[in-house]
Amino acid sequence: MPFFREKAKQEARESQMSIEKTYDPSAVETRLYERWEKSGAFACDVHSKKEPYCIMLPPPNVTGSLHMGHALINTLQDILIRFQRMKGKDVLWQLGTDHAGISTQLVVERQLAAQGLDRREMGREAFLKRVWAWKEESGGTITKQLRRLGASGDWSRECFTMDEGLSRAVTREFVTLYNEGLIYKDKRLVNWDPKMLTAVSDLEVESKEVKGHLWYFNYPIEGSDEWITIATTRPETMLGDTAVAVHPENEKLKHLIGKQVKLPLVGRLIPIIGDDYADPEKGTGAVKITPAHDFNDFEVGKRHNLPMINIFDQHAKLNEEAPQKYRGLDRFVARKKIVEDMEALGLLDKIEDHIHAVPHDEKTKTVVIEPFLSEQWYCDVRGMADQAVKAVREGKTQFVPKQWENTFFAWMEDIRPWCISRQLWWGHQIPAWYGSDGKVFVAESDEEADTQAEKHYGKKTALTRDEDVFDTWFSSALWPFSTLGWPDKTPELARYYPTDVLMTGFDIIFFWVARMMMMGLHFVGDVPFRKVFISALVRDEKGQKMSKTRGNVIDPLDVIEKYGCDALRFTLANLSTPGRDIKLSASRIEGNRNFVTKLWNAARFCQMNGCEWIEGFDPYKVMGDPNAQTTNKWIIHSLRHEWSLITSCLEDFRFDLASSRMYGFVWNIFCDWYLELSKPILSGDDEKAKRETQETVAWVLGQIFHLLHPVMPFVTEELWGKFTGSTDMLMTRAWPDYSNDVKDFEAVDEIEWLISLVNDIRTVRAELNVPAGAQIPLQVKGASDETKARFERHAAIIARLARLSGVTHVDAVAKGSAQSVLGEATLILPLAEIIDLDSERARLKKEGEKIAAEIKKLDAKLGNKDFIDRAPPEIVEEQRERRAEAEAILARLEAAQKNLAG
RNA sequence: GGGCGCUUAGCUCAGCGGGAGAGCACUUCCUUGACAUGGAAGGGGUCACAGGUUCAAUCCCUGUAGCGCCCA
Repeated sequence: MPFFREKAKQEARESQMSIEKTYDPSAVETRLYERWEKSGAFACDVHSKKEPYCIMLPPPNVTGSLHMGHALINTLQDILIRFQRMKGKDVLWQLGTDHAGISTQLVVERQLAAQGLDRREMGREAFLKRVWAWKEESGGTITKQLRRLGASGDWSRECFTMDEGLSRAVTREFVTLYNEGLIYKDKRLVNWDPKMLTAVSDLEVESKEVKGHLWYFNYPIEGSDEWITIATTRPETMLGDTAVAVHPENEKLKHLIGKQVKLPLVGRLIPIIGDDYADPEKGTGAVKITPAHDFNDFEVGKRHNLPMINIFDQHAKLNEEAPQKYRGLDRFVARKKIVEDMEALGLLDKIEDHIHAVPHDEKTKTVVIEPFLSEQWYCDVRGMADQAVKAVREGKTQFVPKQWENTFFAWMEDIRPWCISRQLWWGHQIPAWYGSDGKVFVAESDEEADTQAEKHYGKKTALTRDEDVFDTWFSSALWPFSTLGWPDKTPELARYYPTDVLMTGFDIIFFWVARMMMMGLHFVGDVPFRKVFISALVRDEKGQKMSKTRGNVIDPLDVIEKYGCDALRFTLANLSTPGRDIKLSASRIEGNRNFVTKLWNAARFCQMNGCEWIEGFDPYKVMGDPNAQTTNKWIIHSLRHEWSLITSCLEDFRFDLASSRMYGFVWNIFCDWYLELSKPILSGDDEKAKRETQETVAWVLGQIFHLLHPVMPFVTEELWGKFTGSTDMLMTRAWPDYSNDVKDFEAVDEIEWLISLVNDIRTVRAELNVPAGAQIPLQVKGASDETKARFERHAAIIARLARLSGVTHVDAVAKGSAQSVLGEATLILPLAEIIDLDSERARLKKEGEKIAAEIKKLDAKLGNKDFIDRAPPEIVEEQRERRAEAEAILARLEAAQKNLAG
């Protein structure tokens, strides 16, 4: 009994260790993620002696879900995080979510609407309770998804922008800026969302080309029979006109300046003014001026001291400033009515079709945003913007790719005061209180405001708090330091700020990056990040933007389910060429899933062949051993080379190049050649060579796991465990460092020769339709002693890979043989019996033509005196060598043709 | 209108001042003891167009065209 029990135990152990035939990503991914997270390996260590490395996750909307753009940006961040962690840094990937004022409120309002409820009827408190409930309910979605993606961030430090600490930071921000005179209240035109009933910033407005009309109205000139014709895209706003403008140098119209027109439908007398804004080339040369409903007109109005007549209420319905018959009408209903009425009065000159840009809300893209006169809080960011520009110009923060700096500069240099108040309920309520006389008290708390008021009024006074909340970006602007504990002077802030890299999409350079730069410099005194990496936009395979309305959204989780997380991560990394959008196609992901499978099977092969990982294996010993296998020296040399390239690609954010190199190395070097070359040794009798090869194979495979881990964390971790039996986690192991520069160009030469040899023979065989299974003899003519030695050393490999029955060195070529040229030697396949002479002739002819063309090109170059005189000598020499080689090959190809001709 | 980017194999894209590359797709062959999610071989490109710089341009410069994005 004990014996069987022992045996069963041992078998169990073995099956747990051994690599199964197929890889099941979803089971493995979930298990490994839990293991990583439980181990505490994601957490930073503020007391660590290691160098810190920090990335702030751009906080996704708390109630949102992961889309492909998130998948991309978070994959790239995780690659850097894992890479730097392995490189021995104390890594902090700060995670968290954003309350996303408008979006979240919009979602909840819609939910309410579906139940026939309205937030106004519920009241602020009940509504907010509802939003918090929704946040609790859906807030976990995105974080679960991040986990599914393999994100190795520090969950223990997860933040939410409306957490107490972060809220305190926002209050401090506002109060400080207010006390510095950088925040003020002002009544001016804002972009108004008449559906959400809030101001929005310029950035939150999206222009859409809309087919509309240009209406030409005749405005009668007072005291004459004449009229002046104006063109407008918004007839309804005429009710708020307070002037008509013409260009002061407009020859045809300038005589009218100073006269008045009687505004139709209203009867108000308004002046005709001269202003450059009226372009004589555009429309009729005369424009109506409606200062309260157009940003340009607002400026004209200010220049000419025109009254501002606001004809809309907050729903963009006509108010009591409009004539009785229009009051209460929606702006678009009023538009129609006014056009009809103007026509009835005979004042409608004509209507033209007109395509023009109409501002829409950027969330739903359905509501037309209205320029609307209202009182809002503004932040004067001019000075801070200058500081931010200066920091970037000085290279304190660098954009990658660099061209985005221009975008940043362009916007910063043209920056306008930032409207920071929103008429929403979900968000940070503005810490401003008003006395009954309207006096403002800005303070960090109720109590402080009361104290201020008491001081001011000389007695306790009841205050009312401002109902508005801040623009969401007013709080996210603090993210790089509010998450680290600011305004307190925490050890985290001291250690991780400035952060190393910020990764984000170009679409929020203005919204977010610019504002973090400004606030970081202003409040912490240094840039918030050293590098800003701007990622590509993920499109569908036709190059269209993914959007719900188009229905072309690829859900990253579906992809992960189908192909595994590593395949998706690898694909995203591989496609992210700087400065180019990503067109994501299923075939690409599938191809990379196959890569994962390839790696899996390669590891399985290695394990089946007794290649056991030896901790502490010393590759330099193999390199220094004159009797070591050339294949092993070659692969060690190649791996070291690959390591240095992959490392520098990752350091340069070239995820595309890094992943391509990984793919090429694993598949085309390691699997296609190294493992194939190793097979005869692994199954041979030379115990020393076998052991050395087993060890080297295992070592190289282990290094591959390390190098691939940042991009493909799951399959590498799983294989690491299964292959090495190690209880260490790969994710916390050190990134390889082969600072000892091992090189062996002789081994490289030899293996490259070997590969060419096998390729040449395979080509001849395939083109001459030699049956794949047939073992044929090879004769070699003109081989040097070195080449002969190589044939000797690799006899088994050559026979196996080229399917040869044997190799002999000869002095003459048998009639009717197929021939190929390799270096100084001629390869002869005496196949007179089986080959098709015509196809061999055709093959040789084609080869010859190729070479001849090359010689011709080289001759032209070398015959050019300027080239000889002016090109660098080594280039000239290189071309000469190339020509000599080509010449030799051509000669032997011609000999082969002759031999065939018989 | 201003700015930026792109144009390389059928498709998606690397690359780069001196020999045109990958993946996918395609054709032919192969179930050879890791892998058919695989192996082997092959076809396929005036590197958008026109000028310029250079001994040499797919690459640098200028212009043109087409496409895309951002801003107004």
